[in-house]
Amino acid sequence: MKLATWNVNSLKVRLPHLTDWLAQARPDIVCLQELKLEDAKFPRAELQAAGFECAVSGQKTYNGVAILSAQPSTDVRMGIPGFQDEQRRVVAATICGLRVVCVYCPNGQAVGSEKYDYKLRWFAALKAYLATELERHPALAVAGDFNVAPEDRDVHDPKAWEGQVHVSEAERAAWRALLDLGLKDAFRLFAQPEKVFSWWDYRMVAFRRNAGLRIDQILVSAELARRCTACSIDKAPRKLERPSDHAPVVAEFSVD
DNA sequence: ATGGCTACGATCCGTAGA
Repeated sequence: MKLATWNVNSLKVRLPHLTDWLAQARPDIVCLQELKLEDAKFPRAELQAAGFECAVSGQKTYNGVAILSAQPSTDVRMGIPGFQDEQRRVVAATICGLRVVCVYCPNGQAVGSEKYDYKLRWFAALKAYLATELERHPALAVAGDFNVAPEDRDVHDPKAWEGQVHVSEAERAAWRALLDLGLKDAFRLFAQPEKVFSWWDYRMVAFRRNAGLRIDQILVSAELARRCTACSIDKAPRKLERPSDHAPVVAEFSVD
């Protein structure tokens, strides 16, 4: 069973990349972020033709998340219960006994800004939500764009980034607080090469220089960690014409 | 020393992303 997450940065623009990638990578479940389109404009027919059903929480221009699944999904829930938010950043669904929470965590803009405070409040609310989800669902995956590079090895130039948004201590603590629930970063369950990232700035030929951050992750419960057999980042779509600035992260699980 | 791309929506620039 293959689970992926990909911030597509506009589903309208990236739909051809997505459908090509689905055909090549053949994932069973895909969490998407930054759809940047409302539900009415979601390309349901095209994705259905590609073999996927879709749980969608869309928004015009900004945010927007979806879970694509080859098998039917149940218990679809949008947002974080009890956390009032206009921004469509969370959708959850159960597929083949696996509870999947797709997240597009706030960017935070700059340390100390209003958006940064929102980011930290949002993470606290997410943690409380995931605690309740874990009680109900031992097989839980939280996949998405967390907008946090958890450690210095997840940053191409830690000195240049020191104290900046995405790597600040408060953000990293908020991210680690999710692990305190018993979740594991699937990528770090395995030996990995150095300097593997999931996002590269469009500017400054950052991708060619591999000047990136690893801010997209798949967090898994203890039960799923036991079943996890691989986790990697697929750079191929980032090399295409008009790419998303993020690459897909893929985790594989044995079915037992 | 500061912007460097890209996407979007409303215009032909501003906002946001990270």
